[in-house]
Amino acid sequence: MGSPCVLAVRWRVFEQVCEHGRVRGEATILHADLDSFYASVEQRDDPRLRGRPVIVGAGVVLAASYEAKAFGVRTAMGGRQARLLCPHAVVVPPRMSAYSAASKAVFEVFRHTTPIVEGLSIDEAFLDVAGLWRIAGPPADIAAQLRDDVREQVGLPITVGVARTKFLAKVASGVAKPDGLLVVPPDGELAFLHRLPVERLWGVGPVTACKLRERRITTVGHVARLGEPALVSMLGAFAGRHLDALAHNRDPRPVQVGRRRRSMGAQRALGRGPRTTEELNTVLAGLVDRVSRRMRTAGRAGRTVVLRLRFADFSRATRSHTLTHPTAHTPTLLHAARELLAASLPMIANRGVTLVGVAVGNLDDGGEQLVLPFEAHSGGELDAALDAVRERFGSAAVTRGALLGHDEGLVVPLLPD
DNA sequence: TCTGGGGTCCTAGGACCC
DNA sequence: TCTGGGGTCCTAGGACCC
Repeated sequence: MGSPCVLAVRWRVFEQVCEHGRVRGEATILHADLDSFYASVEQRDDPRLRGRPVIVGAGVVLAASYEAKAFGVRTAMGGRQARLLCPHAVVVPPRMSAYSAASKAVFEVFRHTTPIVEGLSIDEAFLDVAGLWRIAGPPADIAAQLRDDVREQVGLPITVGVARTKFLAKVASGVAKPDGLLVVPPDGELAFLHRLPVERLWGVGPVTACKLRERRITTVGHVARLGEPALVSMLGAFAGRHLDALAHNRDPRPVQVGRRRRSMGAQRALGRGPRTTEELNTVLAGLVDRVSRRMRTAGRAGRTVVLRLRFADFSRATRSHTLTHPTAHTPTLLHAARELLAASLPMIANRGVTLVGVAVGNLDDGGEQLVLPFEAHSGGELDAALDAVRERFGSAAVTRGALLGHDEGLVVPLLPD
């Protein structure tokens, strides 16, 4: 272990070497993506499932093994259709805690490979290995080693794409799936990219793909030849410029360490049939409880409460309210959510609510907090405790309104002034 | 074949302030 | 009395991703 000072200097050098790698324009960004993640974990943990089509999730397909995908089963597909396509598939219920643990183990391997890791979701991440050439060899070797390490240490197959930009690395891993490795050399970028279908472009979903295909634009090469002005007039300023840049592999975004979540939410599908206001309020309470617990566990507090509704015709509505102070206090959040629901009742009438969701956004940046290990049972006790905190920490911002509920007591945000 | 649960980012209008 | 441009924040909706 070195002193913080020595570590800081090492970090500076590391960053400079990374910068050097980028300046030379080499393919040094890895996109690592676990294959059919949930299904692979199930096959790892139950040998009887190996080599067989596996579907995780009964109502809707959360993940399908490649054996199941061969029959046309796809993520987010209805369970009934999936079983029609692949009657002999093994359907297992999701085990979220097992996936979460597997994800943690894989990210450990990532961070052992390079300190510059940007997680995208539970099963994929970008890694920047520009600074590792002298220690670990060329990026292609590092990527191959990473795949071996994940296979040996966690027991899961993973695909890695390597390129000069984040976007292209992600495209490469998508093309290399499953259980593959693909390096796109800088001088082969456009040849590789331009023959791919437009759907491969990041940000092109069903709506945009439809708009493009209507105009006979089916490949990335077509998009590149179209030019920015035409794309902008077709798709709007941002989307048009975005697509034009990606089609030419212009993507300057660096791999970012330590990105924080900006919102947390929970939702529940209700199925069909009428729901009384009372039932909706009960569901709401469960959702707020879940979200606020997760927020407290993560040490986060938020200001904007969002109520999400979905109706029988699949249309959606959101209503939001922004509080004056960030909080993770269940009753405070629930009160706001209930008010939003009450205000939405006229809109809901006769539309058949099929989903209720709650999200808390505007999450604070995790400013300094103090957890008081006690619970005040009366307003007087609370005020006495606050006085003690003000005296000790001299924080004028400590008010009753700024308090956050916490399982172990009260959280006092120590805001500057 | 009627579609889960968790997120991100962009747009656009209106309020409000300087 | 009438007027501008710029900036931030809030709200609602939409597209997209895994």
